[in-house]
Amino acid sequence: MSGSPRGKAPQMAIRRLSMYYRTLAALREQGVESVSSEHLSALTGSTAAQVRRDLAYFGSFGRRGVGYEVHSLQAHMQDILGIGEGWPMALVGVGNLGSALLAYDGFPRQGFRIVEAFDSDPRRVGTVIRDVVIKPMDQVKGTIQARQIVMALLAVPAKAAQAVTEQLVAAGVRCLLNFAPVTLQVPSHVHLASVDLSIEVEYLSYVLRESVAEGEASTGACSDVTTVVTS
Amino acid sequence: MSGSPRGKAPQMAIRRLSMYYRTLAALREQGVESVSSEHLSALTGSTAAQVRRDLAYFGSFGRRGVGYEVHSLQAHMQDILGIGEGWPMALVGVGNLGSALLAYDGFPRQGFRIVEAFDSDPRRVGTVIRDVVIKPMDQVKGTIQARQIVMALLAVPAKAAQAVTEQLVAAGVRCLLNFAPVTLQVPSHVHLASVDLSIEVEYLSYVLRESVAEGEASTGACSDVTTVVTS
DNA sequence: TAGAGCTTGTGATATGTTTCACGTGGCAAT
DNA sequence: ATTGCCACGTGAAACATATCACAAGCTCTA
Repeated sequence: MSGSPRGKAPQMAIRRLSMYYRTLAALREQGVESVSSEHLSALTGSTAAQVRRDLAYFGSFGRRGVGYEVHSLQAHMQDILGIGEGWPMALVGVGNLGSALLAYDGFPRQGFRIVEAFDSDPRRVGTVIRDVVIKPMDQVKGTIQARQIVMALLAVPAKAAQAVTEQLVAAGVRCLLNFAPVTLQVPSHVHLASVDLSIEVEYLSYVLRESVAEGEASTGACSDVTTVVTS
Repeated sequence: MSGSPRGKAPQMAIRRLSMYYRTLAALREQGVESVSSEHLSALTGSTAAQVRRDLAYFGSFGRRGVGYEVHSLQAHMQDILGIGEGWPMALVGVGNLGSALLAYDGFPRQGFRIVEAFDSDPRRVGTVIRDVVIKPMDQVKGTIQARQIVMALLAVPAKAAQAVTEQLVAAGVRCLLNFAPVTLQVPSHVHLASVDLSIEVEYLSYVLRESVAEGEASTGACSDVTTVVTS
């Protein structure tokens, strides 16, 4: 359905596609019908050449001399990223962070929905948040298999993360977004992405210290973002 | 104080240092006194050569034929990353996510503490979470300047993010960890890192779809990392 | 139809990062 | 001492990614 992956796209390119997608959605709301790579790059903090190259990994969606049609490009991004498949997700760990994830409206807006939640704390089991009933851990496998869930969010304490991961993998989960500050071991057919707050803060701490140390009035070099994963 | 940055370290290397740091802390708790690059790489999902190279950007901390002394290496990582400076942080936006951040015990454990919190909702102003009193937005500038806060966490809705960013920058903040799904514009002397849940989930959605499409029983290829940037 | 002006898509190039492979220094045992 | 083994530190090679620069294609105007 999508374009022809001339080469394989760099991991980073994929993430930029997400940004393009979101930006296109915003442009559409504003009634903008056409964008150039120049324009899109300005809105996403990239460069025009980078935008064109990123898109070129998947096909050619623009018209020379004209630019890109916002609606159609957005549709292509959606198709490439697999948004709209409406992947149902499971959440494990409904503490402070887990609750925030349940309430996060960015997921449903992008077509992802947390449809099951699990927690080991008996006091939380049975409560309902955003129409989701929190189930006990012993129902993880049965529920995930029954509903054919393949994506899961892991918001449990670091100590429990590896064990829960194994439960999820055994239940058939193929993608895992981990929020615990640990390095998880997963079989090679399982995809893992991690959001690690400590790493982000420590990174900022590093660049701060560096910029304070070298040249008080530092000139250029700044800004970044990140995420790490494993195999 | 630290070693001699032979070259400048890749952004990703810095993040791996955070992982090494955390892993070393765990090893120390277990009473382990010495590690090899091989061992450390296994624990962090890296490679031995990568570990050695990452460390080499900052100095030489091991002994040939022996390995690294856990305690001393951890101390060096702490020094390099600037942990222990005890940077006080400000939080803006105390909704679901903001509350979770306030309660997140990974920060204090790594020497970072949220000492001020702000919200625009009058119903939240004045309430106390984890010993932090939530203040109204009009006190952002005064408080941050008075306490000389240079790091801030941004957990406000996407629509408000850019405006709040400008307030924070005007107040003297030098580092910003953004959780809103938008591309922020910041002056070049301000460092920016972003945690973007949509991007992570969409990335997983992409690799999932890709692995399902091509070769049902995919062989290798998994795992990744990421980073985005702005100017 | 021809020409000017714009923006894409893409070879070629430059830059950056990871991996390899080995010299160096260090420990232990004979 | 000398030998054998080990693991670090690092130049050089391989690989990956980003940038440059321009030909190709589109639109509009005369």
